[in-house]
Amino acid sequence: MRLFLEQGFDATTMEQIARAAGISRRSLFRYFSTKEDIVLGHLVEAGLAVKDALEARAVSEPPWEALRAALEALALDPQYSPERTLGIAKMLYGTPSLRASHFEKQLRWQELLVPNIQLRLGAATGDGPDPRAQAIVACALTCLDVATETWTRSDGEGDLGQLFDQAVAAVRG
Amino acid sequence: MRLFLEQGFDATTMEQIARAAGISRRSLFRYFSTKEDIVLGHLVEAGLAVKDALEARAVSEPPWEALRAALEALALDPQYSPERTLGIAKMLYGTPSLRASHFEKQLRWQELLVPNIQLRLGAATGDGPDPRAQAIVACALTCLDVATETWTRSDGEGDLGQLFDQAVAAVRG
DNA sequence: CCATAATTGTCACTAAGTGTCAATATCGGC
DNA sequence: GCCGATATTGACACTTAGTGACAATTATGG
Repeated sequence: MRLFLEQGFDATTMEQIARAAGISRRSLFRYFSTKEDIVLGHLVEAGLAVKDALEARAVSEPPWEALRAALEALALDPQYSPERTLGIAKMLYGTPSLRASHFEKQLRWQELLVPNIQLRLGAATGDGPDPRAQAIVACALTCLDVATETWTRSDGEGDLGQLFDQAVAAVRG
Repeated sequence: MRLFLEQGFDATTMEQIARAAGISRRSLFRYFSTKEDIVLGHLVEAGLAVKDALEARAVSEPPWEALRAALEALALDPQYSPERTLGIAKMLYGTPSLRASHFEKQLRWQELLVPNIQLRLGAATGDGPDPRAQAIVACALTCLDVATETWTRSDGEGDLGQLFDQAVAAVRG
């Protein structure tokens, strides 16, 4: 991550990363199957945290309220300092290949969250996922993405939760 | 496209495509800067059609209604037969790298459509895009994506416009 | 201490994408 | 039709991501 932030994502080679980590290039590829995974790998775990938070909410709670509450789980991950988070976010939104992988991660979050939303809608679980649940989860994550991008563009000004609420209000208002 | 549909996206090399097109590999890269562009390139033009359709609607019309009407512009593009469209869609949703690029295309559509939605919200145009307009456009395109994926998974059964309406209803209901 | 299994490194390879420069085609003026 | 300027194309070499195969090294357990 240090090399990425210093030199940019594309300008940093796997060779350099391997050298900095004191391992061979081949071993690096065993830990991270793609370069994008080095940046985005930890986001899969974050998705699991959101899933757990969502499943901890009462099933009687409406989908949007439950999702809003579950996404708060992201805020209390103190893994990175604010300026580091901002640097990573700027790289993420400024690097096409990373942005694309970021969407892929979003898809995996979607798969994790859809079953629970489906429960809240009282839908039958057979015959593939319910499009309504998919639409709700996908749009909630889209709102989170819009909020995060706005937050990033303004250099970390404002509250992310509030930006998310504004996005949701615009969509559902 | 024929080679992609016959062999799959990843299994088809730029060398093969160049040979089939009767040009050199280097020239192929001049027409399409990435392999994904060969599949998704034409979608940028489709975005322009949606933009034009959106701008043709009265500005007094609410955002969601205008977007719903503008997206109809996609349906009347008779460029591809239904089964060909289905084949392409299946490849798109089944190939990770294509799926990612597809999202990138969605971002470009977003940029095209946001200014008009911003007008409808009566927002000031200065100081970057309005997050509310971004959220609305992004979620509309997300609903279109969910609808398209559902349509693809069911082998082209059902009406895409209807699936879109159902997705929107679930989100805004 | 040794046999076995897991991890790592080395080497070779495919394929995407880029830079350079010469060859070839295209086009406007005469 | 001819010619000089201008795009377009091809050939070649190169970097880098990612993969496969196999040897070397390092735990691990009895």
